[in-house]
Amino acid sequence: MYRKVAADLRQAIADGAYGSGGRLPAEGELATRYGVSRGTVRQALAVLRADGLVTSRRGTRRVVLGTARVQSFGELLSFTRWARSIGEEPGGRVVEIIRSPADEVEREQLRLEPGAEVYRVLRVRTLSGVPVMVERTVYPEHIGALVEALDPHAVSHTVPLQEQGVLFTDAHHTIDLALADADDARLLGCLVGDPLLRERRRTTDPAGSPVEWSQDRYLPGTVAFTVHNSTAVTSLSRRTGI
Amino acid sequence: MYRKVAADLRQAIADGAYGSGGRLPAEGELATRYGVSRGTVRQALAVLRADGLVTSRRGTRRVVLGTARVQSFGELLSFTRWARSIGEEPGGRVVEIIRSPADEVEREQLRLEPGAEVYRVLRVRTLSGVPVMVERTVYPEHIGALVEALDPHAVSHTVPLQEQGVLFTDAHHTIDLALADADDARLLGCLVGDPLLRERRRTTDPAGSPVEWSQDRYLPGTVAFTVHNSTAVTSLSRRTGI
DNA sequence: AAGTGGTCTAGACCACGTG
DNA sequence: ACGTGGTCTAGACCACTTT
Repeated sequence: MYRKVAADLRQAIADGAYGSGGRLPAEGELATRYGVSRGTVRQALAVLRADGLVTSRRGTRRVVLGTARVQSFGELLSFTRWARSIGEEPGGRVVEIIRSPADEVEREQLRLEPGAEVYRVLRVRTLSGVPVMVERTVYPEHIGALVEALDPHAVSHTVPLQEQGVLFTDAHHTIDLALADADDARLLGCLVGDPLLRERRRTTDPAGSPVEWSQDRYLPGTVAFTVHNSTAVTSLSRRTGI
Repeated sequence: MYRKVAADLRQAIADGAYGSGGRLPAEGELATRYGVSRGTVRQALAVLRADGLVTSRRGTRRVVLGTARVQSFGELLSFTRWARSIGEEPGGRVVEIIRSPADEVEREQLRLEPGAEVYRVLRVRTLSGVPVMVERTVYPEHIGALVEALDPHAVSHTVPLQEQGVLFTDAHHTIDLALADADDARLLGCLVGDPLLRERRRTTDPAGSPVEWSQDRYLPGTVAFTVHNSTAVTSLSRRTGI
């Protein structure tokens, strides 16, 4: 129900029904209009708030901030879903898969016992055939085995993994800058030492168990990361270097 | 009340009372324990969820993901508050303030009428005296006038602005990579063309009016940006190019 | 003084995961 | 079958902004 209200309001905002900087109807009025309780309306508005579409402050009606299209969790996580959502044709090729004992960092990130083995996957990702990103993902053994069985030219890995019961629900990202190494340069067609935008990501399942630890390196100009935050919700933070 | 419950749970998690990967008590039990209703407990848990501290899924108890320290909105927005929160000594120096008519991009970002004037502030920021970031901020005329009146060596600009009634409540950030220009190189002590981590930010007040449009360029290795997202909450997104 | 969002309550039913 | 979190309701009081 609240999803329906949220979707409806989102559409109305996108259509400019309230204008940019305009004011939304009061919660009570929306409740009457949609035939739901005020609590449900508030739940819907919380979604829009988190997406940075509206402000909210005691004493005044909510104000429309913009119509920013926000990506779903899946689009953020999966290069494939993201590419399709922006109308690009994604591609991918597995360059290398190695199985070997986890080092200390990997054991900590994937919460593994000493002696545990991991799969390291090196993969190049393309948009319309042009290489834009190099992906280095480390999987725990039981998930890596599933990845190894996939077609090396499979466009998506996350989709078949989800179908096989590997759930991705929470991710923590770190964004900074890295310099291209020999592999990056060869796969992306740049020079060794060229700057790349780096995203490191640790993804967990609903039980809190890590399912992947990945490092993606993008050619400059192909992507930017955007974040919305407010006095109410903050999920981005700035950290001292690594 | 829900803030108190959230703070208490956050502390308990930080103390390892439930362990990493451990399970939280049921909502009903927490409600009884704190003498509040279940709704209030859920509000507290929503805060922890948004901070990436716990998962939540129908059918099972919440699971502890980690003890990640999340920054407040103020710390994210303000270099000064951020630096202090990590035990560094922030500094800053205004290099240049120019008042002139807004160009098209600035008019759009700050939602100004044609012919409106803006203040452009170029400022270098330091940690323990070492330059780490160059900040280029554009203010609408009425706010820029306040900034111009500040001490050029003032450590913080946001604090005095807040005290003068300029409220920062929502911010939209874009993170990518930029190459150092002559100003950057001179102020940061790097070479022209060296890669820098760039954050562009548009901040608005509770009424939705833009109060600043800023571009910050960090020396690599001094900062990284981190984000948490989940199937429930997404505020980060990936965009193409500029 | 009136209107608005922020918070809290007490209760209900449901969808889902686990035993 | 049971316990859990997800959703919804109806009502209440308060803090804040605007008129």
